[in-house]
Amino acid sequence: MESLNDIDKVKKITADKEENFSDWYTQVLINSDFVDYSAVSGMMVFRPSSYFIWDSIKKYTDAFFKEVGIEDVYFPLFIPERLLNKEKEHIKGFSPEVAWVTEGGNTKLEEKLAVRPTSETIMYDSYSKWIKSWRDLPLRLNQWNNVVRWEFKHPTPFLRNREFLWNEGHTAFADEKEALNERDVVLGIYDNVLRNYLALPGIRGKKTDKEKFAGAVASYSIELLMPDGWAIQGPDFHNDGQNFAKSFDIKYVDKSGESKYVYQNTFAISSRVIGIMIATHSDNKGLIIPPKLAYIQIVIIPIYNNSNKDKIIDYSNNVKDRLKEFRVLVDSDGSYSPGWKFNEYELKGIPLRIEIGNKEVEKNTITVKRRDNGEKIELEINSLGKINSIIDEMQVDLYEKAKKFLDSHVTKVYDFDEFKKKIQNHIGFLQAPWCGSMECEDKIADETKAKATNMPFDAQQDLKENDVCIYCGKPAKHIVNFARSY
RNA sequence: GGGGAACUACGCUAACCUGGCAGACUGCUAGCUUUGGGAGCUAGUAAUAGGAGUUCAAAUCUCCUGUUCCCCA
Repeated sequence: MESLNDIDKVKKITADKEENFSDWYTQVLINSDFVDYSAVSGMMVFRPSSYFIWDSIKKYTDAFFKEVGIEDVYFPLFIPERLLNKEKEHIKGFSPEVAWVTEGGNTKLEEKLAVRPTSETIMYDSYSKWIKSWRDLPLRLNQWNNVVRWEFKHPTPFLRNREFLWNEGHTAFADEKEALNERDVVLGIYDNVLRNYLALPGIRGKKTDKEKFAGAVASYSIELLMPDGWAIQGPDFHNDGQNFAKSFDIKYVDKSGESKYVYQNTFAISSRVIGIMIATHSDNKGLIIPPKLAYIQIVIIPIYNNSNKDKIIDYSNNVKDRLKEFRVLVDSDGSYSPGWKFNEYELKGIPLRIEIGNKEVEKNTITVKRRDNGEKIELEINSLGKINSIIDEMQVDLYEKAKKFLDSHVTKVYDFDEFKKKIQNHIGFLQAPWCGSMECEDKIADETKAKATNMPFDAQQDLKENDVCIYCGKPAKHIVNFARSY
């Protein structure tokens, strides 16, 4: 057993993921050099290994956007107060957390400027100038940027930050149906990125009116599950109808010469998903990063002494040269022991470790160790191609494991007492029939602290004719997922 | 909005009650010896959140400011 002194000596994770999730989460992010706190409270630093992941998410998502015809633009960081105030619901939703610029140099500004909490208002001011005719539609624009929302609750890296990175897609259509069709396309793109790159399963569905975006007609989301059993909202899609079009006067003349308002959507995926990914996959030894998103995918650790040093390092470099398609690091630094390196790279979440010592050189092999399950695999030097399938398997295994966890934490409940009991233990998603009234939703939240996360698309077919609302007993209209929520 | 606690080197911490040389561990730099699961020795480096007061003397006592955390609404 290690003594307390040993713990102090080395950078490692001392909190247990199961017992003390929030301490564990912070330790795992900071000690692995993944992110750091900054001089500004509630705003963190993305270090190379975490920024690489954001950059990748951006790259893959953006490629899908381009494929379906969404173009990138960039709008200003500041929004004049009068624009932000134009849509009533919107300003009501955001005003408590807007950061304001009131001075330029030593001069007080005539009109204060909001640091964008989201860009609808400044973008739609331009849209109203750009959209004149049916020929200008659809207009499908997106920007990758940062936004500031001045949260007052305890900030948590990625999950609750005063500044975060995201995409904001803002599209305008002539036809309502055409606008609605975009929903499944965009949610499909987000789902693909979450599933195939971050190895995260989610639940797609419609938000309740209470939880929908400020200014939207309807909101949709992919809800994810944290390891502590709390739900967290992932990427979302909002159907804005003509709300913003009317406030910002975005009109076009159709083929018959009639002037009409456009139909709009907005959608986003944010850097929050990185936090969910880390929390989901990582363990008490440190980070576990899905191989496709790892900054360094493979670390080679030569194990040598004075007599065989050159031979083993040459062999290691040779292996690296043969693994050109991967991001590989050879750590031949002589001042740290192999054991130290093993622990260090496990903490940093490098997906595969290759050990090369006398044994391997003599037999013309390498020893591969998987970060996620600790499996050791001996490979002939001439069959390095198998690394490909090991990496692919690890990527899939991480998803499957997370999917199993999610599936085992969705419980159908038809009785409110049972509901209350289950939510006490942070059981995950409780799926229940609901009458559709905000009153019941409020009362459920008051009594259990569980929010309606969304109404899963694929659960609606389970609604039976005689199902009744879990709270009031009136006929049920939807199946809703309730959960304690971040 | 109300109440409470804390702040010493990158980090973790000692000395604080009872005022008197700021001491470890980790890190970092250099050298030598090591290297199959967090190596050892030697030398070096770096700190009392900011300001004011009391005092011969303040990390220590008092006040102000700042920051962080916790609890309640």
